[in-house]
Amino acid sequence: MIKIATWNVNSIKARLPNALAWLKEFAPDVVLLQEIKTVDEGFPRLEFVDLGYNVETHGQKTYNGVAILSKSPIEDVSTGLPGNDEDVQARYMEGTVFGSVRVASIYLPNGNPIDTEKFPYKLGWMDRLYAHVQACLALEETYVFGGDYNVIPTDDDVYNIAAFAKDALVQPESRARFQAIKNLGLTDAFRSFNHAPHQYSYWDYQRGAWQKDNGLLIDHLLLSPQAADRLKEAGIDKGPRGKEKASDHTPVWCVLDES
DNA sequence: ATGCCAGGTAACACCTGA
Repeated sequence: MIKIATWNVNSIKARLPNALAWLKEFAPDVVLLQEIKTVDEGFPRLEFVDLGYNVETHGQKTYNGVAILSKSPIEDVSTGLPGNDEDVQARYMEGTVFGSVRVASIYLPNGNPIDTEKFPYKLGWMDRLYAHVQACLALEETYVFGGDYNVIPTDDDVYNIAAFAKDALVQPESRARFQAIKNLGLTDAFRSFNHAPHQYSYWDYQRGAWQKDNGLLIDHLLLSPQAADRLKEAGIDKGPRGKEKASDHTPVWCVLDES
């Protein structure tokens, strides 16, 4: 069994004690990290190596940054989403774990405010992701596209849809692109097991959002058919969000059985 | 309409996030 998790840590340096404690407790085999907020040289890799993880990073200064941790070697790593050589934001990387499972760590642009250049950047990024996923699926391999998609798929995936009417995370253009990517043939791991409304992976630091359960479901694990065939279990581990010095996101995970 | 928190950077304020 391979336990795979995705977690937007909101700075790996600020989250180091929490991240190490969670890895010891939850013992995932593979972790897709987002918003590491450091250059590659600044990533505290030795602490993760000590826990038995191999580490690959795609960082940048101050903002964004993604990483992959795996108890297996991480092979054939590629960084950046194809289709725009001008894009300097570190939001995408892929690697092969456990010999044949291709995993992607995705930090999709937020896109707010929608009347700025940030929103078309998000939509363009999603168009590039669509094209890339389409190309990957043609290979008919075991793929897990996990990360912070910055899309609230349905009105039931947010505590108060009215408050988000003008938010990039719910705009029809964002949702349509997310749905189009899934419609290429991907399976949402969490929603394969849990259809209840108001299940969240993110709670704002402000206004007591965590205490009031005012959350959003924006972190998703999307599986190729070959991965979905092996899907045994999935869930959201809310534990880390309740800790001191928590990230505003909590891990979403799934378990694949052996091929 | 704005700031509420939190993190990073750099400087003792500002940017970004969702």
